[in-house]
Amino acid sequence: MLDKRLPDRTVGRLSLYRRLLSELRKRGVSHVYSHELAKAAGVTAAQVRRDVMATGYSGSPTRGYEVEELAASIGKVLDGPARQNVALVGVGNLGRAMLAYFSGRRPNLSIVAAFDSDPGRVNRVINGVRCYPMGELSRVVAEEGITVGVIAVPTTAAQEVAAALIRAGVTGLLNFAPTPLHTPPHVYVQDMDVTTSLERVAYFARQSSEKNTGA
Amino acid sequence: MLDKRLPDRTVGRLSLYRRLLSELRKRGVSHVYSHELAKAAGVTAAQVRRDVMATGYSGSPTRGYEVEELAASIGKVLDGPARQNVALVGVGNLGRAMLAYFSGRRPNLSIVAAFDSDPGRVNRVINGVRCYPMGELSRVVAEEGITVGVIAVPTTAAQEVAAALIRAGVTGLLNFAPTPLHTPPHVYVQDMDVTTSLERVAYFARQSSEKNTGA
DNA sequence: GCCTGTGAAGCTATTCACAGCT
DNA sequence: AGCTGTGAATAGCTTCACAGGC
Repeated sequence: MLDKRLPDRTVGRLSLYRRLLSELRKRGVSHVYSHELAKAAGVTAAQVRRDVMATGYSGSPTRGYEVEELAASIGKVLDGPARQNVALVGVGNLGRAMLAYFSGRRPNLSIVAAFDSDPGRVNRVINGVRCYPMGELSRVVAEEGITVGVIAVPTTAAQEVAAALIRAGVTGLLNFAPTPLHTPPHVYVQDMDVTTSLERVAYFARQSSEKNTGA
Repeated sequence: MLDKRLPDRTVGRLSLYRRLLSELRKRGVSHVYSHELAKAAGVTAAQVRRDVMATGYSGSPTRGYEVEELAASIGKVLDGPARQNVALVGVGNLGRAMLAYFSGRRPNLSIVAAFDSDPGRVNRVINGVRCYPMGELSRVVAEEGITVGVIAVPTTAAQEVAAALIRAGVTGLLNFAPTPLHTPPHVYVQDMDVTTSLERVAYFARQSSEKNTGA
């Protein structure tokens, strides 16, 4: 059993490595060294080796990692046995961007249903995904075996939507609303708070300018 | 001088506290205890006290923090003396979501120009923001004194756009493209990688389900 | 020589726990 | 009694540095 829970930073980097490996494979590259992958990912070589270690895969000191095999090893850790279905709530600009972005991506993880409270946006298909009214949420989530929810609704509705998704059986949430969600401990929440991120970037951008000006 | 660089997690949380405080103020609340703010923000009370300490503000043991004053103290740290201008590159669904979201927000930080390579999307105003063709980027960034860039373009264009923004004088980037950017050390980059985030949520959602199933 | 895998060290971030105050 | 501010302890993450292998 190597699937004791990995740290979440590690999981994030593994996801990135896999995409980089897939890129390499397309370009016909068959082997890669930790320092090469590190450079592409913007991390240190030691970090890459630690992360690879966590997947249970071992490379060769002479040839480095086999691109194909490492990608498979990461997949075994990240993907698990069954395919996972995702529900998107909120089909505004952000929600549509998500649909466009994930349509026809990894077969192991796909958005299979969208929901919105606006009657003008429901009962149609966007990027191959059926858009339902909110009232159908618990039924569809249960029927489709959805385990992950993406919250792309206005702040005021976020908590309520989260609660509904959790009640319907979802155990992971990606939250774009700039408000912390109150959720039971068995639910994993990842916040994608654009406001906070932008303020953070502004803060450090300013630090950089000041340093340059001051020196 | 209390403006030695704060850790970036701290900056992120301060941004969140400020929004929560603004909410409290609207509701007429004048004082708040660390444990109350902590609950609202989803962190521990000790964490809140540490973060507040970093701003230089002190509360009272009897009444807690004064909402108004704490918000002001956070502002003094986060906002700096002058207003900061932001450029958005890429006016697809995601870019438009950003424009809608940030139009008329904090006066200290606002998107003042957008850029796109598609001629059909330029030379008009969306949510009060003028949309220019890519060729105008370096001129407008310089003229408007823009220090922060938001990258909302397809993966293939991201690196090139980042380079152009940096050449024009930007020192902070918010990157929505799912690829790491190669940037000089004086530039701060914050990645908002939706692919990675969603895979991470899926991983931990699965862990939760398994734990429940297994127990 | 240059790689990987990894124990140990180093760093950073968070939490504990309590003195001091009202 | 219940709060804040904070030194000290802890936990978590990253990097160092080197043994082992080709």
